[in-house]
Amino acid sequence: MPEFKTSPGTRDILAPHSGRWRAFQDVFAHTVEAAGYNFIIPPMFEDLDVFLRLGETTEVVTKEMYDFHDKGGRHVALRPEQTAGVCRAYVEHRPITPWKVWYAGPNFRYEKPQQGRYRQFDQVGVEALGADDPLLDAEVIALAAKFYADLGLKKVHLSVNTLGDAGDREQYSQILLKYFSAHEKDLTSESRATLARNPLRVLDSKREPDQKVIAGAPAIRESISESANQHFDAVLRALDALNISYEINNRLVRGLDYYRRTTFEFTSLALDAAHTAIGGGGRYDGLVEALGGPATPGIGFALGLDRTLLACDAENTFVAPTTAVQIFVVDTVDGGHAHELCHLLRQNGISADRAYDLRSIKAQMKSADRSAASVALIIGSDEVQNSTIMLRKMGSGEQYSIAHKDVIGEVLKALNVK
RNA sequence: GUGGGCGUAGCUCAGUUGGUUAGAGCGCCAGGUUGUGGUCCUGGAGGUCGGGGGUUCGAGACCCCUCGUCCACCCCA
Repeated sequence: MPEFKTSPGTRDILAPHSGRWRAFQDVFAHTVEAAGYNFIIPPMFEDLDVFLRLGETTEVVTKEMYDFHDKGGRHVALRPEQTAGVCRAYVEHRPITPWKVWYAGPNFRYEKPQQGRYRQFDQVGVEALGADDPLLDAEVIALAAKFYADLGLKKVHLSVNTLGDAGDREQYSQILLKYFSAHEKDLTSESRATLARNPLRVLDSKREPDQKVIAGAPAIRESISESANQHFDAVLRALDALNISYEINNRLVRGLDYYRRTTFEFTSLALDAAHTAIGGGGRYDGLVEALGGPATPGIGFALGLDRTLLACDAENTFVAPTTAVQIFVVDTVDGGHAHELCHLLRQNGISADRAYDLRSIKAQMKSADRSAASVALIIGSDEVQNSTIMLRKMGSGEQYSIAHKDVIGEVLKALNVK
């Protein structure tokens, strides 16, 4: 056993999986940049207070924060998600609106790890600030849906709901408190504890005994403002116009306190464990204000890399890209010829790799095979003497001698034929 | 954070009621083939059996603790 291992909930992403991650982010960048979103790289840690604005009953903040005091005595925290940092950046820089950005990178939450749940986990996402338009809500949702489709995913389920305006949310919370309190004896003890903290979240319980009580709970749409209802209806119509299928789930609450009005969540029907939630988001009108900025509406989503890739595995799509160099150079003389030839090839835009430590030709050929190069260039004593190179096509095994000075042209010719 | 399953070579796993020097397949290295990979054959390297303590003449197997991982709850991506 090695003396050191990765810390719990963290891991090394090695090839070929690492290539898949990069491809994932490339596809995402392509999808959202085609819709006018610009790349933003917020810092990985911020003042703790920035994240506290996510809400005092948000467990991500109250229980799972990686916070510490730095050498200057500042109380900082690793970001548990990126929306707060983006909103802080908005307040700090005051870009013109609508401000549409996308991000990709790791977040940190101190949780007990499981498959699809890590302490350092990657998300990609977008945020759009400064527009109240319900068509923007629909655009954001449509972008996420398109991205899943771009990955080749088919079994993705979209749930949407509205939480009403800030006041509505509080009012509904009181209604739920009254309802659940009346049925307290039928709730699990866990739900009773949740009820005391945040009545909305009782709706999220997956425990069987709670389901009957939850099913009878009053729906939020009955207690939200007329304008919030109109906004939601407009979002739904806009989704219909794009032929995006969804389910209205009036139990969908989501754990981050800042959500207002539109909320949505994507789950994979191909996954069956606890990690079926592969993405989600919503409006957070009020968050910018909480961070000291002017009243500014905002909406966005975040998608989990790991879970989405698990869904890809389950649906057998978006496989890891294979990487291969074009040329593998075998040198049985002294290694110096391979050294210089690789350099020359690379300078001419041809990818090339080689073996080291002057191993046997058999071993070097084996490396050539593993490299997946389509052409091997072999240099032995005969070649050095005659200023030639043996060019071998790895697929067919066909090989022939070329003049050393013609190597670039011959290699290009061989690669084109392939 | 609560409860449960599982930790044996790089990987996937065997390992009989505790009993000599802990095995296999794949992978890796070398040789067969002193100029040729993908097939085949032969050989080799690689393990303080997650870690610590205990029971025993004897522990990979049993007990306790601990760490890690997986599952459920919780939470969420």
